[in-house]
Amino acid sequence: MSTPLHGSPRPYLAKLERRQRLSPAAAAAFAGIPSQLRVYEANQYVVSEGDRPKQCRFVQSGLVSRYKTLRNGSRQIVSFHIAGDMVDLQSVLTQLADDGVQTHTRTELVAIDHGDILRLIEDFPEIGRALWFDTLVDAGIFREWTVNVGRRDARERTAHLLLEFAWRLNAAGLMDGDSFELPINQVDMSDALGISPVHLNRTLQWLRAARLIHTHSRTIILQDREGLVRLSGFSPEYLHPEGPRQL
Amino acid sequence: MSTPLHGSPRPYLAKLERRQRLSPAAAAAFAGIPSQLRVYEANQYVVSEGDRPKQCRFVQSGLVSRYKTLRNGSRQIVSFHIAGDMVDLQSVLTQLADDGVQTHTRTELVAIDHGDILRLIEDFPEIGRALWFDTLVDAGIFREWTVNVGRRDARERTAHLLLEFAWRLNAAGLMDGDSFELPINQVDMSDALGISPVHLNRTLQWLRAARLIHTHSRTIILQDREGLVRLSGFSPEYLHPEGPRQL
DNA sequence: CGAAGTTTTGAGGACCTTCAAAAGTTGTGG
DNA sequence: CCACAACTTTTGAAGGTCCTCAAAACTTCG
Repeated sequence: MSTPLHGSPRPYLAKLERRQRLSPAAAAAFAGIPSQLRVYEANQYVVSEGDRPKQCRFVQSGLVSRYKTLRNGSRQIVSFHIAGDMVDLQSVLTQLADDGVQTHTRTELVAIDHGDILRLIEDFPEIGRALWFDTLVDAGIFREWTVNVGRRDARERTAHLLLEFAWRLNAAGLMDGDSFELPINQVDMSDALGISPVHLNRTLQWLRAARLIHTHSRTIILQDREGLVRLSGFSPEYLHPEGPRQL
Repeated sequence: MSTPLHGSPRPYLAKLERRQRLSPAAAAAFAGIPSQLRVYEANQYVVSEGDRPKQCRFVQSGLVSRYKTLRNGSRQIVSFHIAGDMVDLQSVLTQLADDGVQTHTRTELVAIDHGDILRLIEDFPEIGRALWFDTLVDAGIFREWTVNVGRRDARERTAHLLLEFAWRLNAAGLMDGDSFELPINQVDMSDALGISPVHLNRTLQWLRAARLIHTHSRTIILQDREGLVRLSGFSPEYLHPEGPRQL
C-alpha cells in the first residue's frame, strides 16, 4: 500500500449521473468532496471482517471483491466491484463491517470519509436518494446471486456470472466488443460461484467446448452470447438499468 | 383479498425507533402517513416479478417471502419478512420489481404510497437515514444468504435459517422462550435453502435425531441452541443489532 | 532459469437430486 | 361429527452433480 495521494470522486459521480440528473450545485459539491487515492497490489486485504471503517471507497481502476469467511476456512465472495463502483457505501451507516474487501489485481481505490458523505446528503437530499438507489441496486445483485448459487447448476451459474460482468463492464464503458478482462484466478472465481476450483475448471472447459466462450490468459470472449443467455437465463432487470424513479 | 381498511404505520415505526431515536416531529409525521390494511390468505401472491408497484408494504402480522422464478420452473426464495418488516421498501426508488412477494400464512399487510414516503423523507432527513439503514440491513441478510446457499451444507444452512428466524422474531418480541411459529411448509422452506424438499425433510429428521430441534405441527423448538450455533456458525453481526451510526 | 502461482487431470466417494408412492394431517361440507 | 379431498410429510431406491485429495503440466515473473 502506498501513501495516500489526492483523489477525485468523479468516476463514481459519473456513474450516479448516468442514472439520474443531479443539480449543478449538488454535482459540484460532490466533485469537491475530499478524497484520497490509494493503490493496492493484487490479492491485498482492504477491509477485514469485523473492522469499523471510517471511510468508504470506490474503485478507480481494477477489481475488488467482498467476501465472508467461514470457520472451516471456506469462503464465499458475495460481490465484485469494477471501476466506478462504490465498494462499501453501507459502512456510512453500519458501524461494523460484516464482510471483508480484497483486491484481485492492481487496484486504485478512492477513499471518502463517512462524515463528508453524511454532510453532503444533509445538504443535498438528491444525493441521498442517488446513494440509496445505489445500495438498492447492490441489494438486487445480492438477491440474484442467492438465486445463482441456490438454484442454478455450475454451468448455468458460471455463464450467468460472466454475463453479469459483461453487462456491468459495458455499462461502465469497459467492454471491448465481446471481450473483457477478468483479472481473477479460478480459485477466487469458484469462491464467488459456490463451487470447488476443480469443478469450475471443468465447467469452463465445458463452456469452451460448447463454443460459448473463448479465453486466453485472463481475457474472456463471449463467443455465443445468445447461447450463454439461453443457458443461464440471464436477464438484466435486476441491475435496474432504468434508473431510479424521477420525482 | 379483502377491501382495504384503514391501516397504521406504527409497527414499522416501532421497529425503526428500536434502532435509533427519532425526533417527536418526525415520529408524529410518520405515524400520520396514510396507509391501508389488507388481509391476505396463505399462499397468495402480493406482487409479481415485473410489476411496477405504486406502494410499498410492511407486515403487520403473518409471514411473507420474496422469490425469484427461473424458466425451468424452479424457484428461489430470497428473503422472509415477519411482523414489523418492510417487504419492498426498495420499490420506493426502483421502478421494476425484480422479485415477487407471496404470503405463507394468513397475513395482514399495510400499504403506503411511494409518494408519501418520498415526501416524508424530504421533510425529515432523519427518516431517510432510518429507511436507508433498513435497506442496508436487508442487504446484509441477502449477503449472508448467499453464503448460506453457497458454502454451507444442508444441515448447516437449515440450522442457520432457523437461528436467523429465532433471532429476528426475538428482536420483534415474537419468541416464546425457545420456541416459535414457523408457518411455512417444507416445499417453500426448501426453496429458501436451495435444496430439494426431500432432502430438507431428511435434514430436519437429522436435526431432530441430533436433539438440536424439536417440532410439533409448525412450531419449532430450539432444543440445543449452542449445538445449532456450533453446527451452523451463526453469528448475528450481519443483522446489525448495534443499529446505525449516530450523528 | 528457477520459484511461485495457476490450471488441468484422474479417481473415488459424498451429498444431494429425482421420481414415485405411501402415510399422515388439515380443512370442509354434508 | 364424520368422510372425503387436498395438502403435506415421509420413505425408498437409483443416479448425477459436485467434492476432495493428490499430483502433473503449464504460466508468469523476478
